[in-house]
Amino acid sequence: MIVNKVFKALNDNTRREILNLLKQKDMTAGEIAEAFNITKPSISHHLDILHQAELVTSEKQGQFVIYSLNTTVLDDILSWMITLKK
Amino acid sequence: MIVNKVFKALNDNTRREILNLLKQKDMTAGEIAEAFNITKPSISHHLDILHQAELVTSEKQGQFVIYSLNTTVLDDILSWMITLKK
DNA sequence: TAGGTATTTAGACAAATATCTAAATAATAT
DNA sequence: ATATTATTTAGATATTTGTCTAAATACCTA
Repeated sequence: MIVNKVFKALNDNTRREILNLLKQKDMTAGEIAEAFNITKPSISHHLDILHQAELVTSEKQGQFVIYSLNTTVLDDILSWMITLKK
Repeated sequence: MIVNKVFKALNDNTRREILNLLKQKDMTAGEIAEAFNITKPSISHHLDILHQAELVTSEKQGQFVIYSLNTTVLDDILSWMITLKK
């Protein structure tokens, strides 16, 4: 169930901030890591969880991996919430 | 930060199901517990987390505690997501 | 007041999570 | 080829989380 993975992915401030960063522009894993006071392996792990939830996509370009925001999956959460509201 | 607590509260299937139950009608803690294959103390704990996130309100009526759904706080999550989308 | 019902609190425990360091993999450049 | 850079994987550890049982609290009724 993707809703499960999305809620899990969103339940962490660092991951939510990563999404906010990617809103501005696509970034490499290294660039993302530099924005936080956390080691690269930890950021890599966060990116993996975001990827599993399909909140980001990734593309390898040479030695870099470029991450992009994918908000389409948020629609599932949105409709889940709207259903609850009405 | 309430957004934090809301995301935390929503990151559990049992708690999301509790909210869906309360969508139909207000319920006592006992009634909610009966709907799950989980002990009453565990449900009580879930209700506490939902309450901290202000996703439910509670009112004591005699020996019963009646829980109600409160979706207003979902607006914060909604606008957080909409900001991310645009 | 005593006994019963509804709910929460306390304390324990296993599983999940966020983080780290060290090592592995992959691509580039000299 | 070798060294350098970018990223991920592996393994360890402390913290958080979901669950349980047992006990405490609160209310009701006879």
